[in-house]
Amino acid sequence: MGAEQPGDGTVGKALDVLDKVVAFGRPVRFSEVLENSAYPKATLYRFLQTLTNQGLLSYDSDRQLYRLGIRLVRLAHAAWAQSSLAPVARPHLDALSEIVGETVHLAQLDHGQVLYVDKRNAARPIEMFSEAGKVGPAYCTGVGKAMMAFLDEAEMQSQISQQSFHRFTPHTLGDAAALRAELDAIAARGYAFDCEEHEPGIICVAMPILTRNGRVLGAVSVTSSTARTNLAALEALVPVIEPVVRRIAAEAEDWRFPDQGRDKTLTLTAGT
Amino acid sequence: MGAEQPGDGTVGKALDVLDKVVAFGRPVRFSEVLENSAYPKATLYRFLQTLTNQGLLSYDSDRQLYRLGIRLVRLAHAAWAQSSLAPVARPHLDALSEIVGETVHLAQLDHGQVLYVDKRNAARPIEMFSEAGKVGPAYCTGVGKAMMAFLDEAEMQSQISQQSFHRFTPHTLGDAAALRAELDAIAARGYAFDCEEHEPGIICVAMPILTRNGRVLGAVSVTSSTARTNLAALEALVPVIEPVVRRIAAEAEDWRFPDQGRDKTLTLTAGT
DNA sequence: CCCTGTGGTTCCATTATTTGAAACTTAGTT
DNA sequence: AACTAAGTTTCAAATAATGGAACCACAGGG
Repeated sequence: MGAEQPGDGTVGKALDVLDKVVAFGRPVRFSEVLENSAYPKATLYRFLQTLTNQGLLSYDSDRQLYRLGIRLVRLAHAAWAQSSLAPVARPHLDALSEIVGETVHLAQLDHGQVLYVDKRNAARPIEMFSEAGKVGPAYCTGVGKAMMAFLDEAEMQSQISQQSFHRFTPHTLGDAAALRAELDAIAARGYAFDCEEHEPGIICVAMPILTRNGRVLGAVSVTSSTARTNLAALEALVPVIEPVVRRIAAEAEDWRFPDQGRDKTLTLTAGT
Repeated sequence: MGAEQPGDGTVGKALDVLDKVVAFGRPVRFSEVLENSAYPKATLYRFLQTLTNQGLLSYDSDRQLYRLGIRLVRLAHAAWAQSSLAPVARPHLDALSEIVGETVHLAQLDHGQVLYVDKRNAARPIEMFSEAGKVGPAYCTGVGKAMMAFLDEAEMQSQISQQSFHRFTPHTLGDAAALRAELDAIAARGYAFDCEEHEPGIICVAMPILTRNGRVLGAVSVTSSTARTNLAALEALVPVIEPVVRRIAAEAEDWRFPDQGRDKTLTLTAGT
């Protein structure tokens, strides 16, 4: 049942095991992982130990539960900070959110899924990890389709083949052919809609963030609900969104990492 | 110069390499990593490839730069969500921040450093990974000292030995002996101060989050500036903070993961 | 109190993977 | 074209991963 792609070497296998733990979405017992794993007991055991030693997992010996380790949180901070997209986009998202007064998302494509890397919620302040780092399907979200539409043939094919085509709502695109047609339309138009394809009542416009030679960096969307507005009104925002994505694209592409500070100790400002 | 502890097996080595990249704090060239690494060219090259394949790194072939991969962000979201501390503490931090009207931090101890896992800033809404996941020194922050003071002898010793004792300000504790004395005082008192030890003008009170049998789970701090208030006023907040940490501790300790949902596909709500 | 089963941990000879010096291929300079 | 620096591939030797089986610890149950 589980897609088993050994990937590369021992490291790949260990990370497969890590993913297994992630997939549970909750702390797990050794035996639970064992049932879901192709590896024999001893092997799995060693992997789990290694991951624990490395801080990618943590082990609660009282309850005999493995869970994900905080080292990951630390690594993610570093990843976020040195990604060229998210930090660069931040002020632009602030501005956009201010202007449109709706929820704004910044997303990237990752393994066939949409990964949200930042968010602005007009009304309420954003929530932290509970929001950033979240993943969602690509074939039925505005950001997902906006990004896929501008991939080159090979990559697009690869992404399409990774979609599950689960029908969340009556509007969800049901198969690869429908998706492909939609992507063609989006490529021609320059932006994508989500017309209640993922959640009923939720609609959005999304635009891709593209480098000068057309590589997809991410996407920005403005989301609302059918209760508050409609697609036509969202489409009217395109002239506002367009310069924003253009500017993010330009800055992200030209971006060089500011500081040359190469000290090993991660000394960082703020907080106490 | 670089502390080289091989750790376990191939996986450990690969993660060492990952850490090397993290340590740079910016995108890096192959040769830069090579200079800082004990591994020969070919070996390092393969590690870097493996990590890239696995999405822990991403490679920008135009500029020949390795940077941290977004898979880490995804993993961190999962880690954050299934940690027993952060999600449990969230509403309590909201409430505390509301009451005291100052910046509130939630931190854990990780490899001799303080790792901030959540934050409330009275004025501005929080920022995502840009804030959470941040690390700072333990010996000169309120949360760091509050946590260290309640470790058992062996662990405390180990933590102390990992401190760098860089003098950020004239008030920074300069050596292990001074720190140890301070920790004794904190243990007796039950809470810690940061009296401009990390940044001039920044002060805080911090309390540890302890299980019923005294294990350190984390710490909460209320931070302000000498311009706005003073230590005595912060100390007056202890009766407010104390029940908050007590409740977080109790909930975190008794916490069982809510849902038994064990589907492999990470389908998550929200966003488009 | 001993037996038995389940879940977790350790051993160790076999096997497959990692290793790294050296050769090679680019891409950039003079 | 010749030279150099940076990145990539090769392949026999060295090393680390593998997993069946034995072992341990504890919880019921007879």
